[in-house]
Amino acid sequence: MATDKLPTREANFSEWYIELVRRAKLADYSDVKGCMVIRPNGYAIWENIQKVLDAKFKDTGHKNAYFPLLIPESFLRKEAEHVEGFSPQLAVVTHAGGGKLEEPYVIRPTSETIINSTFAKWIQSYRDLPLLINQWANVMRWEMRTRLFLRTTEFLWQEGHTCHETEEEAEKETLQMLEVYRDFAENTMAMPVMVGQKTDSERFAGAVRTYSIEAMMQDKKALQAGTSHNLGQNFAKAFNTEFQGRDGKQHHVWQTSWGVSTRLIGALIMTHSDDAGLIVPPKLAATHAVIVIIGKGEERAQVKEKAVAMASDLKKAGLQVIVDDDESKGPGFKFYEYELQGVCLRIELGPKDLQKSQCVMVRRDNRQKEFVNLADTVSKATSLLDAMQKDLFEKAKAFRDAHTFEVNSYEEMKAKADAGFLLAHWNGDAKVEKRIKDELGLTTRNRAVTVKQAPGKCVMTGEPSVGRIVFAKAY
RNA sequence: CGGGGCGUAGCGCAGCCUGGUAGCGCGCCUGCCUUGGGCGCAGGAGGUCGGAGGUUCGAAUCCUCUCGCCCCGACCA
Repeated sequence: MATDKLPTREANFSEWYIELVRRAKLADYSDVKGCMVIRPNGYAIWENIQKVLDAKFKDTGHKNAYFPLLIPESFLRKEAEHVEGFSPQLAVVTHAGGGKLEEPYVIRPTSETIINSTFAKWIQSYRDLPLLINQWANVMRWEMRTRLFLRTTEFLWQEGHTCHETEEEAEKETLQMLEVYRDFAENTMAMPVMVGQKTDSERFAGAVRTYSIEAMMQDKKALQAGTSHNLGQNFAKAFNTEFQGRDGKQHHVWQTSWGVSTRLIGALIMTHSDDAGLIVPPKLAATHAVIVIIGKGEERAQVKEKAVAMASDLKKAGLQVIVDDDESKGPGFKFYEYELQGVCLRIELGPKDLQKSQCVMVRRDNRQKEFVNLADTVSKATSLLDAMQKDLFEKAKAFRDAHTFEVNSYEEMKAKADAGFLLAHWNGDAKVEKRIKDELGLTTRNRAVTVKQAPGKCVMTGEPSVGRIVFAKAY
């Protein structure tokens, strides 16, 4: 059989990505333009993302709810900047029930408006605050160019929406959820991120301030992995979301919203995977270990018995395990297949192993092979997975740091345009920002809190700058 | 919306120029064989050739129209 290898990252990163997504059975194109089918392998990762994040949301006092998919078109118009930002991306329902609707509905691109129309009814007094709501939902944004997981017309996400009594509380909430995302990205996804505030031109339509976490993919491009917005009173004013305050007077609530999407799966892939296929950090993996049975006839039956017992032990330790007893495929084929699909740990078990009371364990990320005494399988498996989780983060962080540079002139910036994250001084002028984008393809990512802020001179104009901001080519 | 490409078996493609029984590889099914890095042998199933018109004795092939998708650019999580 022909060895059917993936394109390499080096040769063609985007081909590599698309092929990997399809061959690892994460997602498929659908019959609907721009929309994808998330397959069980991909959806399992999303379910794990949901599980971890949902627990964090609950821990921080949020409750889940669900709002309608359809939003009256007039709602969008109530917040001027919001409608302007989203109108090119809206899908609109004009007919239903066999006739034309009096007022069209838009399919939600996000839910600030429909949620505010409800919040306005729920909130009367400061005693109703804070109101901390999250929803897991699908949204639709019409896109001109789509890419599996990274940008599709319909996607899955969570959107948090909160209301507060004071501006300070809203800001605190915005930053708290940003920190939840940072922690999740780094400790669960093993993906280091730059955390900071977006510039005005990159701000969410309708927000006062937008913060993001930005990750570096293996092609050195930036990917916005999560956003948290301080909405101020913009939507509250548009929808009269008011409460009677401690002073007895009516006030508009102070709001936030924050979200991450199935895009995170794309981020995960482009952060960790290699030319052999998918690599998933153990904390999010659908399958932690596969036990591949080797041997034939009588010997095989004995091996299988042992493999089933081993799987049972591993499952008791909380691992997702599959036992592969398919005799129609050779072991070699299976090794390639499970590497492609991102199973964290391969355990080979054959007659020779049984004689020596051992098995072979191979970590997916570094493909190191070791012989493990059968008595130690559970402890060894868990320690290898722990090490893998940690190593993936360290490796990604080392890569990111090795491709992050301070640049001090426009020439230098131009020379390093494809080199990764560029930390540069900028005078804060949107026109300069746009010029850099047009000329070099570099956009501001955020003003990262980990980048020491000291005054300097704008790389383009030489004018004063309050501190360096992250520039990069971005997805 | 501009530029390019492609629609033929589940997937990848050839056949089209020069009209005449619809093919190849992979996958799939059955049986045998094999099993420590993509095994082998034999047999088998599977296609309104994207769609609609037209030319012709005859169209996957020529002509007209149409639909869809992918890639590259302008917008975006």
